Amino acid sequence: MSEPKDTQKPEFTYEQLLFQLLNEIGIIHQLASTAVDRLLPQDLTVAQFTLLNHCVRMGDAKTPAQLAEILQVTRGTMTSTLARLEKKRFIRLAPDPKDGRAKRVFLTHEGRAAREDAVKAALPLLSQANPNIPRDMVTGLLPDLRVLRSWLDQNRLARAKPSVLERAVTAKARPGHPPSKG
Amino acid sequence: MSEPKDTQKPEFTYEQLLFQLLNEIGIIHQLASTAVDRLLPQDLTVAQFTLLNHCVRMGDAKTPAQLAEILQVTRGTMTSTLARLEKKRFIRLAPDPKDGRAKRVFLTHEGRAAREDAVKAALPLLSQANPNIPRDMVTGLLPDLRVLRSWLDQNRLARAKPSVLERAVTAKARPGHPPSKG
DNA sequence: GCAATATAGTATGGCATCAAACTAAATGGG
DNA sequence: CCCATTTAGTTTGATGCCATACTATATTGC
Repeated sequence: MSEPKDTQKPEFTYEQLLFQLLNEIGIIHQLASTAVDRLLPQDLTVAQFTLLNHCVRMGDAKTPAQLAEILQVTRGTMTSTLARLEKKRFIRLAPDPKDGRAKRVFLTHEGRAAREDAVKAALPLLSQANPNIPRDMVTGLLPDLRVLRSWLDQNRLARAKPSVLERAVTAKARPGHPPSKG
Repeated sequence: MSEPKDTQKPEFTYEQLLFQLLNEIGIIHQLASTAVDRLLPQDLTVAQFTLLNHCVRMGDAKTPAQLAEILQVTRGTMTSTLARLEKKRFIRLAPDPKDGRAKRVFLTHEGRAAREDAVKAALPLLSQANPNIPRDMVTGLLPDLRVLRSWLDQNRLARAKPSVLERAVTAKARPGHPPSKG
């Protein structure tokens, strides 16, 4: 006891700490999404709910590519999720009148209702976290996590080096994540 | 612009904030694991690396059930990951001499080497975060995230697991009184 | 010792996810 | 106008993950 607070040797390298952080985040995501999945009504998954929720709150009529960008998944993933939602009649896919390649995603009434039900089903879990996860803790975490997310978002190209040279030769567009915004 | 930092107006409910937090965490996990997956040598995935890494750092000879518990995945998932690692000769599965049901997981030399290579390959990405994600931010985030993880861990909706309490209620129904006894 | 139960591990089926390869439509430089 | 390139979306194949149902072995209570 009575040791100075944290003036001694680092004990962990920066990389080790960051690794621990990402590890913790991975497990939290794992636990949280499994928990929510169990609460969600019937055959609505977290991914599907997330999409419906976005459309309700931020407006629909977006293209699949835009939604993929916003929700940070590949277009292939978005194709799959949209197909499942359409099969349940929670969304409707219409061709874009201006762009023959594109589609537009519209919520249906059933989609809105399903999202409402899902919110009602999931809210108790979130409320239950109070006061163990105090509001101050949440508001304290959010800004830094957004910084981290933003950094990862901007630095995600580190793939097996397409490298300027190779790119110049093949000039192949990489599907999936386009360099997101800025 | 001239607005004070956190004036009292709630603006978001507690549940909304927590939802935002989990959302942020999900996307960070998504971005980070995809980035690491790209850097990892060969056909070593994050899940596989995580297992090898644990064995190197915390010792091997554990059972699949213990590893599943530690890494927070189901046993089915662990069976799958272990099978892939065994196929690559990165681990060896031996029967537990004391318990005929159980197995023990051992690292091979190739497994250690693969983990070493993976660390070497992934470290640069972590280091690269350095000034942007300062060490203080990481050390600041970790304790609260551990609290959150711990809470989620303890408050799993016990659908899959009977949970001590539920078991105590149902299982105490007179063992030795089979209903079909007639 | 035996029957009931608990635990270890596996098998199956489904969803989410990515990467890579592909088709179709728009765009832009000659 | 034409061809090369870019962009939108899909498909395929692989991995991770869960839930559920199953087998085999241990443990426990009479």
